[in-house]
Amino acid sequence: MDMTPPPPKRSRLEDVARQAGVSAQTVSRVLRQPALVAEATRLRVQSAIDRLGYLPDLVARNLATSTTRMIVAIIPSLASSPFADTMQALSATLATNGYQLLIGDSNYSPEHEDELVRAMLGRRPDAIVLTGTSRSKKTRALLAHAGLPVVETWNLTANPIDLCVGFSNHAAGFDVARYIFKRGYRRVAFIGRLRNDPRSEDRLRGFREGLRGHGMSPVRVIEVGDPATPDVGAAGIDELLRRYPDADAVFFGSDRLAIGGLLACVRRGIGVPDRLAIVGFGDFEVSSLTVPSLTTIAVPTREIGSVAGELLLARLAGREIPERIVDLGYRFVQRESA
Amino acid sequence: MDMTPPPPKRSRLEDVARQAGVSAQTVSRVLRQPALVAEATRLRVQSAIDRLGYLPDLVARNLATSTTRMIVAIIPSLASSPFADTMQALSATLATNGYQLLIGDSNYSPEHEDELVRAMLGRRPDAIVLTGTSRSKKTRALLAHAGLPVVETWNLTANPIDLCVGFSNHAAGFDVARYIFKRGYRRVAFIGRLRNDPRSEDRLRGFREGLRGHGMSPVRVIEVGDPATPDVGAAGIDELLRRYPDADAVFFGSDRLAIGGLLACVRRGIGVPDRLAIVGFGDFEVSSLTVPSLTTIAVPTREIGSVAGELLLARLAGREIPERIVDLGYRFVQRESA
DNA sequence: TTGAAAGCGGTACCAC
DNA sequence: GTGGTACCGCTTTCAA
Repeated sequence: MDMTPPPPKRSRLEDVARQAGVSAQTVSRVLRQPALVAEATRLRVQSAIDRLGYLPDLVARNLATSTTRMIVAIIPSLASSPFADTMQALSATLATNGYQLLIGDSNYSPEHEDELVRAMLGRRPDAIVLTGTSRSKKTRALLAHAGLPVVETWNLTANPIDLCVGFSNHAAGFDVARYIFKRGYRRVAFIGRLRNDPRSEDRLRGFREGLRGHGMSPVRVIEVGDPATPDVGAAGIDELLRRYPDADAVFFGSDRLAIGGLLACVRRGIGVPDRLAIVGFGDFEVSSLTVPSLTTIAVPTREIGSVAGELLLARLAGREIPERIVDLGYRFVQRESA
Repeated sequence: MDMTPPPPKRSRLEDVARQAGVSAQTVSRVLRQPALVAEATRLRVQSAIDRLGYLPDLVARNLATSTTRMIVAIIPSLASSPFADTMQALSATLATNGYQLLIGDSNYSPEHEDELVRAMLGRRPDAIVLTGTSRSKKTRALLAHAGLPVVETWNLTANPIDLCVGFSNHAAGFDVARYIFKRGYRRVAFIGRLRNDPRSEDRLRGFREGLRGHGMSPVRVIEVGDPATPDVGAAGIDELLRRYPDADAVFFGSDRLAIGGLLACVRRGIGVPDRLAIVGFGDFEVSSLTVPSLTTIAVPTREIGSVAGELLLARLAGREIPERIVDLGYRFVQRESA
């Protein structure tokens, strides 16, 4: 005996039509342009819809209209990351116009990003949002010819694929160097990710340039591995003190690391900023609350998402876009740690 | 003059077929069951695919196969939240089998969750993942009759809609009460969200029961508002000291709040745990690193995601599921703050 | 091993 | 204001 219950059999437009004694076309109209349907018919159809619990099949609609109201976003990491904040803002902005967000997590891998873009493009999103501006030529070409709006975020570039909203990581790193110099520190280190994190690399590049501009000695670099968690930052401090005991200031590639490093110093009785000054990047939630509080660069995480969303909404509504490249800037936040 | 370039016109199966001199059917086979196609034909088709940069239209495929390889997940918040960790693990697990994750952010609003579920269901996902177990009767019924696997997460319930993976927030709260009692604290407070956060409520309920079981005085409750950020936790401490200066221990509804509260105490010179003991919930990344470190409950954020993903993969592959309710437990982490 | 034809569940366009 | 009909791009079934 077959015990599986008969499949619930979703009702279709035609089922509703039959129930209401009208054509499928009219039901479709009730759903999309109710104003064009006579009051009486509309009510009859509506009640049939309710009775049957009819839920339009968006897959079919998408095929027919060749539009999906779905936006794809690809980010390096979803968990404990500022990108999640950007996604929330993006999602909220898009939701105001009925667009939904399909997120792909590339796990900081360029190859994986390439695959994701291909796979996602097959879903025919109405637009795509990417993180960063460095990607393979193939993917770039694919996107350029895909015929949909593309927003690159979190970085700036002179020639984006299409749209671009972010800030200059390079300039931020440069500013940190200048600040550190002004404060009198001279034996400077950098702790952060490099491989597979182009934005962190940019910061270091800017930082290096800044130091060089002030005639300072080359930066002492400690590269850390994949999940750049606070305890990795703490370990970074230990390595720094071992390899470069003379260092008097350190710039962390992200606050996530910096907070760990800062707390490790507190724990070990290393005076911050007297013995070692610390500058972070990102201005995380706790960065203003630690003792000492963390000097850092605040970046417009949420704003990147909302502005990217607005650009897309404009573009998708056929409105003109004033500027294809939006620099949202960053803010130097001086606190106690440096 | 019309300056808009002619639409790039994506190539379709038929275009590839024509290029390769075969039928559309054969091209489809090359893509889905290459083994059934003669070597020579296959190569010819493949090169046509490459030449044309053909990317299969998944919307059309989805309509034809009535399966989308898309899983919908609805969470209360995407940003700076443990749910993002769950999503990352879920996404990674599903990706191993070519499923993608469509995330909806309900912003902790039950009404918004209802809407989201309806909207998302229209996209015909192959399964749906929800956060928590409390929802409107209507939505529950809708999901129960939708004919797709449903996983409720982050909580346990005796009668899930379908599948359920999480832990008992209530039991965790209860354990915290017992611990606090054992450590000799007697004037106990709770600071956390209540409205629109059923899990936090559960914790408080369990906490209350635990305290009552030990004959302790009613808990001093300070409810905080929507984004439960660290600085809200810090403000909570101030309010606590003002309203209940006699309090000797406080249980925070989440580590995000607790870290803020803890650092506020450090900043103000309030001895932790001597003057005020602090217990958090969630074991965030920095919780082990603060000075003093935070005593808390570690919850299986990522595991919830991976287990939910595996349950779904099993179900979608038609495999039997041993247990519909999976209790992943939690772990009491004793540190320095209490 | 390959191809022709009929869907999948909607929408667009054009009559009535 | 309403209905008929040809698609949207792919898969499925059945023949050849």
